[in-house]
This record gives sequence, structure tokens and C-alpha cells, in this order.
Amino acid sequence: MFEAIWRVVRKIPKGKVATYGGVAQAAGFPGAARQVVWALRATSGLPWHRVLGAGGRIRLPGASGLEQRMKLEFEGVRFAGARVVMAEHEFEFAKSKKKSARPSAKRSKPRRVQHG
DNA sequence: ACTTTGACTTCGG
DNA sequence: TCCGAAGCCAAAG
Repeated sequence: MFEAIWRVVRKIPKGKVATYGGVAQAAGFPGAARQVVWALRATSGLPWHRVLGAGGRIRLPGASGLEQRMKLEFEGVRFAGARVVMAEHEFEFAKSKKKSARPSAKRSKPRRVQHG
């Protein structure tokens, strides 16, 4: 799985960003955004700063978050308030013909059971 | 097999 | 924007 994550994260060009969920999907693990985190934490040498949360929000706490933002701004990424301008910087992963790491059709289950 | 760990995601309020 | 709750996944112990 690491390998898939590296491959995906490493191909994010400078000045572009992606979401955890996006990386997960591009890596072949749709819905496994958390595993992207787990992978990023466990690895080094990746452009981790180009990975954001949904809506272009920085989910890193503390100094790491500030560092991430600085790096992105340094690369030319613009921010709208506390979020990245996804409309301009959201990186679209190329469609790969490689086999998925997991069997699909597992995402059709009904979810979102609201508590309200 | 089970529990814990996570920088997630999405909804309503 | 912030919060709580539930859902989701995969690895490590």
C-alpha cells in the first residue's frame, strides 16, 4: 500500500494539491483516506505538504500545519482564507489502466446514517 | 480475531 | 466556522 501512496503523492506536481481521499482513490483505495495519513506518517521524502483535507483544508495540527501552508504558498498555491483554492490547485490524477489493488463494487453500501 | 491508531469525510445543528 | 456523531479503511500490536 505504501508503494501506491508514494506513487500517487509523488506525482502531485508543484503548485498543485490533492486531498487524502483523492490520493487514496488514485492509489486504488477509494475511501481509505485515513490510510493515506497512516502511510504519510510512516514514510518520509514525500511531498506530504501537497496533501490536504476535504475542501482544501489543512488538517495538520500545530507547527506542521503552518509549515505545510508556508510550503504551499512558497510553491505558488493561493489560499482563500484558511483554505486552498481547490478550483485552481486541485490536482486531477491521470486515469490508470492498472488493476485496482482491491476489488471494487464495495462502495455501493448505504451510508451516512444521520444522527439528527 | 480483536483492539488501537490516525494529518479523513460528511451530515445536521 | 465549530462541534458531535457515525462511517470508512488498513496496518500494527
